Amino acid sequence: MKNSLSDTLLEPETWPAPQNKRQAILNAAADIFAEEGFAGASIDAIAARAGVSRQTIYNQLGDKDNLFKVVVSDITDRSSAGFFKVLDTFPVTPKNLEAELAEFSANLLRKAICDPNGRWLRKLVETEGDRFPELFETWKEYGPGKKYPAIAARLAQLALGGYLDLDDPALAARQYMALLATDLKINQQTGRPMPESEIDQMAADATKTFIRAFGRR
Amino acid sequence: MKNSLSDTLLEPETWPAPQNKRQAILNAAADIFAEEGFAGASIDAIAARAGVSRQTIYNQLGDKDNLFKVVVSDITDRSSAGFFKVLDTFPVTPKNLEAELAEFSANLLRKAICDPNGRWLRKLVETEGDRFPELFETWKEYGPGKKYPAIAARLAQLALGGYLDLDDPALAARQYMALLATDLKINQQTGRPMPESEIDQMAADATKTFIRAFGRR
DNA sequence: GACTGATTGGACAATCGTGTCCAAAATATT
DNA sequence: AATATTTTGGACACGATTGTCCAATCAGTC
Repeated sequence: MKNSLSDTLLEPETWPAPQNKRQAILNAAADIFAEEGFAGASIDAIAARAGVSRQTIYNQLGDKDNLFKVVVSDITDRSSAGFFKVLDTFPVTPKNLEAELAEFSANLLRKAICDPNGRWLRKLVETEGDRFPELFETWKEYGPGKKYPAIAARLAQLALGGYLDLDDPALAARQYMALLATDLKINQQTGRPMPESEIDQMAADATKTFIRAFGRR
Repeated sequence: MKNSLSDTLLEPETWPAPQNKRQAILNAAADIFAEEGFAGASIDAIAARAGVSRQTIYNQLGDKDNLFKVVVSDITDRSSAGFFKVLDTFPVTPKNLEAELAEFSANLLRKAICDPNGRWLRKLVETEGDRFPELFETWKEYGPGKKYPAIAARLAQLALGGYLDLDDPALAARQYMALLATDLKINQQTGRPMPESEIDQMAADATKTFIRAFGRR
């Protein structure tokens, strides 16, 4: 059963949810789609993991294409919300820039990049990008389209505050995210979760290099 | 038909190859597997694109699992060879560090990262990593396992030569590659090729930041 | 307790994919 | 030219999957 989306998607609310079978389906579908790809994911497998009759899926969500679209849009929302929640903790007027930026980075990694939502979403988009072009566009709009500018704005604030020395905040934002993800792709291509200590290490390494490059001298 | 692996895999040798039908099959299979994933790729589609009878595939390469394994190992070899060929041009004693490193970076991007081989390979490994664990291991061994140390060694040489100021060459190598790939994931998730000018720009941006962080002051 | 709506499980046709078999055709070898 | 080898295309059995239909069951509501 490995690590499943359901673990993190389901708040400890009412469970098994009375009318929330729909959500259970979406969670299960996200798992299976991410593991097997669109073609490889069978409705039966999804139904089984959701603990639901196959017919219920067709009742609530229509055919496979539609199910997939709803799943992606569902996760997109969640993932976006998580990102901006963490973003609120960005250290705009830090006492200790490197330490506070590293802690923020670790949170960002934990809650918005490493977390199953974001991971599955990226994988799905990458895998099925050309099967559902509109979906790909939507994702780009809500993913890179909103997240990078938001990070860039925070970095620009730091530059204005005299903490950083930036020519191009937008580029710096992209490079900052790239540095954060340095060891992500390699280590965690598969679905395994990452140990906390490694996440902290990654955040520290990325932050150190970023500040070496862009810190006020 | 978009951009296909076959475009770059086929040397302008003898074509249509007399006995090299095997290679045509591998090329076509790489395309289809990358586009559709393992489950979604049908032998018929591969046969059609290769311009070959389905039976011939079974004759030469056995069943679907084996075909997939051979394809990945084939591309792994090619991609690895390309990488090390470019690596030979690494500027170990540069007159102008930033300029020469940027040019090397652009070549690396062009010939070993953006190129269809490397791209499809990464996508396949990412998508089907847990379906073929042994393959995943092989890839890790020949991919990150050999490439990062090789880069790290070159960077360490630059440090010894007084060009750079490095604590941890291995980490620097990973971060250097991450910076290089900054705009890659976003822009080029789908199979589209990248314009030359953008590649140069990416290489220049990455190199500039890398040297800001690790250049001798 | 009776009613309404969702859920279930099973059966179903239709489609598609795999992997095999084989005889005819094309290709290479001698 | 004769022979050996590969390729072809079509047919086939088998299993898996999709999407639909429906009667029986269940869960809440009045």
